[in-house]
Amino acid sequence: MMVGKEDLGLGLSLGFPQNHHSLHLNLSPSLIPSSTDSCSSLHNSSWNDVSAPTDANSESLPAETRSFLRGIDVNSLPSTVDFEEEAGVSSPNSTISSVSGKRSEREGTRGDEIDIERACSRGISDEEDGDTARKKLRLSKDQSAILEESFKEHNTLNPKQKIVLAKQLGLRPRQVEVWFQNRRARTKLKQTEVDCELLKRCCENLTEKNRRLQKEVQELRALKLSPQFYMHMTPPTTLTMCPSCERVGNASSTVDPRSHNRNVPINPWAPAVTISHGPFDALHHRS
DNA sequence: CGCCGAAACTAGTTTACCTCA
DNA sequence: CGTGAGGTAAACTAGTTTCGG
Repeated sequence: MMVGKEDLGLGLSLGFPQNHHSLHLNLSPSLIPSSTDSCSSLHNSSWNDVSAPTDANSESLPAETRSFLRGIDVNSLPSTVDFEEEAGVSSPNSTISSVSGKRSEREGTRGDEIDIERACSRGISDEEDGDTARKKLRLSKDQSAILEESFKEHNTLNPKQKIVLAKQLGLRPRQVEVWFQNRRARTKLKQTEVDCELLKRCCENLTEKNRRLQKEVQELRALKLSPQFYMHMTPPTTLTMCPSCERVGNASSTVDPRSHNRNVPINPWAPAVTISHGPFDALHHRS
């Protein structure tokens, strides 16, 4: 069953600037106990493990042959083997790292477990029993919904949660794990798009602000070249004159009263114009 | 403190399936 | 109705990080 983007709940905390960091609130891998759980270690390593020897063969085989062989692997063992195998049987020492060079040591003793893993690769729901071609499992709407709910609670799973969820959904823990990996990737991609859009807006606002300031500078320069008009003109745009000290400042800012008694030369063009900094100023300024 | 192995993770890719012109 | 293009999601691979012994 096809699950549309809208069904993925990608907008769960992807709103806009206010929510900008909310996505990360649930990102607490450090809170998740590191696992010595044999289940996760088994399923985690098994596929990488299997792929190593078969890849060597498959490189020299045509795609159809590879597909055929995979189909045989998937379907040649009883589908009744479920993830209980991975859930409780293996020992911590049976885990295999993805780090290269460590596999061969365990290949001999792990062969059977690998076959079991491969037998499980199609998942527990065997709608297409008898189909020799390896087919990709499409999760049902219910399965996706449950996974989404779980993802909302925590976007990472500890091994226990993974197994429970897999059992609940009738999937292998590995499938749940992959789903969460892909889901995190989608979330990150979505967040990146949001960030990109936000930066684009900031850039546009800053460009506009820059344009206005340039225009203001031009006005001020024109005034400077026409001193005979100087006293009769109101200061351009946002600049205002302090009546007591005749300093020019931003309309929104107040002139420091401590400077009122100083003998300050009238120089409205110099430093009193303050420019706000930061990209977000541009968003809120000049409404 | 550095090293090693295991586990979990990310980024990128492949593959199967679906929709639509 | 068949087909190819394009999109999406499931699954995979390689490399990195983290953590405990």
